[in-house]
Amino acid sequence: MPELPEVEVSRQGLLPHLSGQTIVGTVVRTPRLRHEIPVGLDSRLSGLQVDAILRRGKYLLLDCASKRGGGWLLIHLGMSGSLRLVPPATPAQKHDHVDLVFKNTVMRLRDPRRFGALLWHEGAEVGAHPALAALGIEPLSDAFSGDWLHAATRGRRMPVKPLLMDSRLVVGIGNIYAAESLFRAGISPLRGAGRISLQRYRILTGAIRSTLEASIAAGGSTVRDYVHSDGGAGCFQLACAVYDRRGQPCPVCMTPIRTTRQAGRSTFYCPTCQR
DNA sequence: CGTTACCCCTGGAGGC
DNA sequence: TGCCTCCAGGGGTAAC
Repeated sequence: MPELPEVEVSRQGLLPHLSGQTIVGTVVRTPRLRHEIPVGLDSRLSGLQVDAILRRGKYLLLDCASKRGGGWLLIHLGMSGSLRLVPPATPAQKHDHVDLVFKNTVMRLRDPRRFGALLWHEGAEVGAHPALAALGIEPLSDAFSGDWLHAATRGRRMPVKPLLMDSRLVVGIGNIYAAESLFRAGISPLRGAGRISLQRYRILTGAIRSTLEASIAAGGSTVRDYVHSDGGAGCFQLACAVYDRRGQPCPVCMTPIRTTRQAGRSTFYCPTCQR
């Protein structure tokens, strides 16, 4: 999936095509995603206009709230989801589960593993939706600083890497960007989060920000099946220093990249550069 | 409370 | 070629 940069790139790709457009229909071929898509979604959405597209963590938020009976469409891409814009009446392929139909284009959700979600929130207050209510800080916001993260991790014994991936603390950082950011900051993923200094957290938050921003600027990484919202492959793959590079030389010191498992996820790091 | 384990699902890679 | 096992960018819930 789609970590934060891929979702943000999808948002930026969709926005100019969908902003101000009216939904003329919805096709649900597979209602059983992570959450069952409710029957009757089509009649609820038809006639509504997409006024804006926002992002909160890894959720895309389509603002369709301006008319009576309106609300917000929340889309999560899970591990394997992608959105693309296709011409009307384009035949659906395998795993194309949902279409949002507009006059001149169709927004198509494809998700082989079906860990993604499409949720509807009636009314204007999208922040009240249960999926969003408990989410943590945005890593690209001004408030996300070394001082903030240092304070938020006092007393936490959990290793820093799985804690960075906890969306209740900070959103959008998945397995790849956690690994790459910790490498750039020279911090071991195994280190207890409560035992990292303020100085090092300042470096880490800067590394997270620059890694995410570089990936967004480059159009999102394309590690496996990420597809741009216009249907083309992402134009740039973030050159990973450690992720998925087990046994290969660290780009800085040539030490073989080591791998382990944390909280059920693969972790990659340089045992020399990261302490 | 904090933390880990498991599960949801399909497909690709690699071993035999 | 086929069959098997393992692994994958997320996240929610149950259990320790």
